[in-house]
Amino acid sequence: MDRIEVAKIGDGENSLNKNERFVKQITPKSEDFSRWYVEIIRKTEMADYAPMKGMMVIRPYGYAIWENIQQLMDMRIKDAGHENAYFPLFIPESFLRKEMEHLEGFAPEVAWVTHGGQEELEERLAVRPTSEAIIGSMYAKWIQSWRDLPVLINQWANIVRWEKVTRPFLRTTEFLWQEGHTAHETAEQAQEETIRILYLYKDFVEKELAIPVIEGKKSVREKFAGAEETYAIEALMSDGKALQMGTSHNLGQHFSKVFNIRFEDREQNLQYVWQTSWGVSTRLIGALVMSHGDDSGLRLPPQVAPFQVVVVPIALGDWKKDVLPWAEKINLDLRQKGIRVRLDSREEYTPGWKFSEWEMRGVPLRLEIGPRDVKENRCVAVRRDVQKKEILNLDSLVQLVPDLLRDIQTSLFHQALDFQRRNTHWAEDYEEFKETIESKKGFIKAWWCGDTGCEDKIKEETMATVRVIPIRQEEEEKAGRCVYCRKEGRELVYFARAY
RNA sequence: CGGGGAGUGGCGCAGCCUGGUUAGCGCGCCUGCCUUGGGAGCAGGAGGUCGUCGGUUCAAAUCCGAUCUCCCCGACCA
Repeated sequence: MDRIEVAKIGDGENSLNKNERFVKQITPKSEDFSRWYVEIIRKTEMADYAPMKGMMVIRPYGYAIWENIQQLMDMRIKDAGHENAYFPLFIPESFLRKEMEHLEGFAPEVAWVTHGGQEELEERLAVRPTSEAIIGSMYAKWIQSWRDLPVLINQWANIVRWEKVTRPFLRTTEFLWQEGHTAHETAEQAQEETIRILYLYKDFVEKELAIPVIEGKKSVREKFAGAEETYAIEALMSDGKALQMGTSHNLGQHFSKVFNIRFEDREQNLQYVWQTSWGVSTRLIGALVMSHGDDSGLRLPPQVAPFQVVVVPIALGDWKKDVLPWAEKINLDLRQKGIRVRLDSREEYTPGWKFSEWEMRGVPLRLEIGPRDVKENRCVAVRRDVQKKEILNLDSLVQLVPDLLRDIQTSLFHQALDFQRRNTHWAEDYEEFKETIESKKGFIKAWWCGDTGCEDKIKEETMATVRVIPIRQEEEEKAGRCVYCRKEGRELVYFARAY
């Protein structure tokens, strides 16, 4: 027998400790969601507040998650044909001014550099709130011919936006992200790229972060300043609010016209390039917390967890001789298999303490090994996603663990998907809409005439906004009437209150 | 940026209203012993100019003013 399920922790007949919460230092989610969120971030040592308003320090445990996200995302971006580069942090004010909608969109949140040393600058420099302008100015130099296209460049960088209200990872004054900037020969190619990246993001977030998303177009109100069209992926957090997880913009020729990015096409006509830009940020880490976390803390998807497995030797009797070597062997064997594993043989903490600590930190799988296990050539495995204990045979451990990790990854996704489905509601009319947003929260699918006036009214009265207009409209549903004004509904959209 | 709440050893808090011994408590931390299968026990110990700046007073954690930061609820945003 390779695997035997022995008990589910926390409830049921076989429960080791009925109804007991092992991690007791976190405010329950149901009691105060914001507090729960911040406590998890601080107590797991993902991040800490810096002494300046709205800024945080990403600590090693949080940064390790970001590095995993980066690595997996970078691979996908490169596989899709892009290259990495790096552009300056400072952008001359005149560059931002070239695209007025862009400037106006970002003006309230730009940090300005006015002095170099003691001297006042001739022209203020913006600390990049995004890099379309500086990159556009360079593309103008680099692109002359259709043979230079497409240009497919990505940059990993920090961004500064002087936000008024901040929250760790979700919205901080400075944050880390990836921004892709591409230039194409035709409008069609730019649109294709926009959509390709949208689905790249969707696939990444669903497969690696185990968070289901709805993909679609943004309304005019929610569109990126300076874009022709903005597309986004939106996920539902476990408090019923939506979070934008990534955006992909079709910039059309807005920036190429102001930065004069021209090329001679195949018919020898001088043309402006068609551009896109797209990004995901450290906000994804906040989404991990809010999607998967529970009252015991984090539950990290194995794909991005700093440690996928933690091995806890049980120190009984002459454990350094009888137990530790086995724990070390498990550690090594798993490591050789490419699994991120942490052996916790610290003597100053009891096993119970370690169990709680690693649960709070969201390690997907814990392996416990004590003298009794060694005698029977086995260990105890505890899954973080379902809090179930199983007994695993040591000989087959190295084969079993990757399977277990895969199970945990998909189980987290399905739990989140199930939550999303249970919290997506239809609203036929505005009364139902208001009732649902108050009592049930979550996504509300409803018909919308496409008019910004209706969108504004709904937002004003319910705090809900158009999150996305799904790309694939559900054909079987023939057009209904706008949930607000009752005019012919053009589009079926997802509304929600959002972060 | 509006409305509300809060800053006291690393963390969570009490003390403040009604100014006055050496500023307490729980957790954590250090040392030792003993322990370790779900956050052990005992003994000893370290650590605080009470967010910051200024004012009132013989005397300020406590009263007054300013300022910074955090949290919650709204308007703006990845």
